[in-house]
Amino acid sequence: MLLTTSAEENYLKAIFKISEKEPGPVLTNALAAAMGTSAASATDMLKRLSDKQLVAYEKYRGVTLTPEGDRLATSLIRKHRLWEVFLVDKLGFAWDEVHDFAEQLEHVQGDNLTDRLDEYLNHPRFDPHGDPIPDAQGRWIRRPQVRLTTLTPGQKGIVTGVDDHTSPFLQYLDELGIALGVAIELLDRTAYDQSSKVRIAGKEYTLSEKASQNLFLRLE
Amino acid sequence: MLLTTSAEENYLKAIFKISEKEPGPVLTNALAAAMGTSAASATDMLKRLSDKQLVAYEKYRGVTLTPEGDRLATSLIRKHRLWEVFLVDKLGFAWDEVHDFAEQLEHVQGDNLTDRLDEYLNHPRFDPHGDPIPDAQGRWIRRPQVRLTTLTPGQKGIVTGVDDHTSPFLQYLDELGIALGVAIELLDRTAYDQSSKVRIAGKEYTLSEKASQNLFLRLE
DNA sequence: AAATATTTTTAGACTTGTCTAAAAATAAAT
DNA sequence: ATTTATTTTTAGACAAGTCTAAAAATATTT
Ligand SMILES: [Mn+2]
Ligand SMILES: [Mn+2]
Ligand SMILES: [Mn+2]
Ligand SMILES: [Mn+2]
Repeated sequence: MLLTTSAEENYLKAIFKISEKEPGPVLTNALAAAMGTSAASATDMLKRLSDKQLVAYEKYRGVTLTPEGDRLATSLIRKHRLWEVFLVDKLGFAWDEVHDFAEQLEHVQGDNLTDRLDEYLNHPRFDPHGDPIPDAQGRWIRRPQVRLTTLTPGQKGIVTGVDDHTSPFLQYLDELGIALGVAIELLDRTAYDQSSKVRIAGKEYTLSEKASQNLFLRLE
Repeated sequence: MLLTTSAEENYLKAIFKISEKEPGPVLTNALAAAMGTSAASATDMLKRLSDKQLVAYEKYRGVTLTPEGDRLATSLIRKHRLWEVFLVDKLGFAWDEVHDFAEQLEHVQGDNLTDRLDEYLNHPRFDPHGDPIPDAQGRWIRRPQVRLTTLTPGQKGIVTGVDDHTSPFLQYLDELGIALGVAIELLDRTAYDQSSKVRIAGKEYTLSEKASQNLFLRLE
């Protein structure tokens, strides 16, 4: 059992998340951008993570997670999302308030804490933003979901997640009455700016292309 | 609102706890011993804390908390003990398992987390070890309690706390059926080694002076 | 293929928090 | 009042994690 610092863990998570979106090795600049650090700092950290066998790193060629690095990153995401469920379901925080707490709580170390928390929360399978929570063995649930921008007028869907987790977007959704599980019907797409005319609970709204892009739906 | 590192917070807590036991300024060596660091490291940290106005530090003369330092230390103890209640009451950990988790959780920063946790736990006034939890305004509850070593044969008391929070002691108490709220009667004190003959739930046991010293009781 | 642009790494520096060893200040003992 | 012992501080070093600026490697254009 090797021990990792919070900084190392955050880099591992970032590598995992970039790998999810784009295939192939993660490049130094992409990692630095995701971490909000300089490319030089990312290079330093990649050497450290490579020494610890958590990543396979080749100079100038990018980095991938080793099985152990993947396991650790998955565990961090599990912890992050379980704590978010706790903060929303038990402490009554709104879905836009919990991310910064979870960023800290995911680094709490010690035997059994995660599994006890999971048990206490009744093994939730999705977090407050609709993201899947890997189980104790690191297994993921993948749901078929599409962006609102891919619907054709007349199609309906149920909100299953968001791609933008920032407060301004989540609060904007709150104002529109959009939450996980809410039904949305695409009425029309404006040719000029690709904005979406939608019906939510009987009322009509217009969502920008940017907002539509960040909404995931399960088709009805 | 100044921001503090975990290391700074741990030193503040240590200064607070030493001040509780012994009056007057806290000396460098005592602080270093409590923190498990060298005296040189303690001196370095005292300079940092002094720069941040969290302590009043005079070279060679020792250190005391400023009002702001006292407020911060109290808040840390509040957070530590509330998390311990959560871990025992909600997650089902034993009282000897929660300290290391709480040492990490007490450093989680952010608005309202502590008060929401306090609310969720129904404003507990004591932690799983019988220690008082300061309220949101930093007010303490002080209970009259005495060590088992101060009782005279024939006296009875209810266990209200422990002075040793380590696993070996707490697990030893578990084996004897000693927990918070349990009634203990002192039957006799052995002159030779000051051990205590006691009755707990009808059964008789012998407790060493060391163990007796670490048990707090409210007299019946 | 050579020149140019981009990406990545290296070099050197800074902060936090720690250490050991030596120096200085204070306290205790003769 | 000196000497001796103890406590505390300073000096110098190190690791983690960050930065900026310069050098090197790779990719793209011409
Ligand atoms: Mn989050
Ligand atoms: Mn989330
Ligand atoms: Mn504790
Ligand atoms: Mn406690």
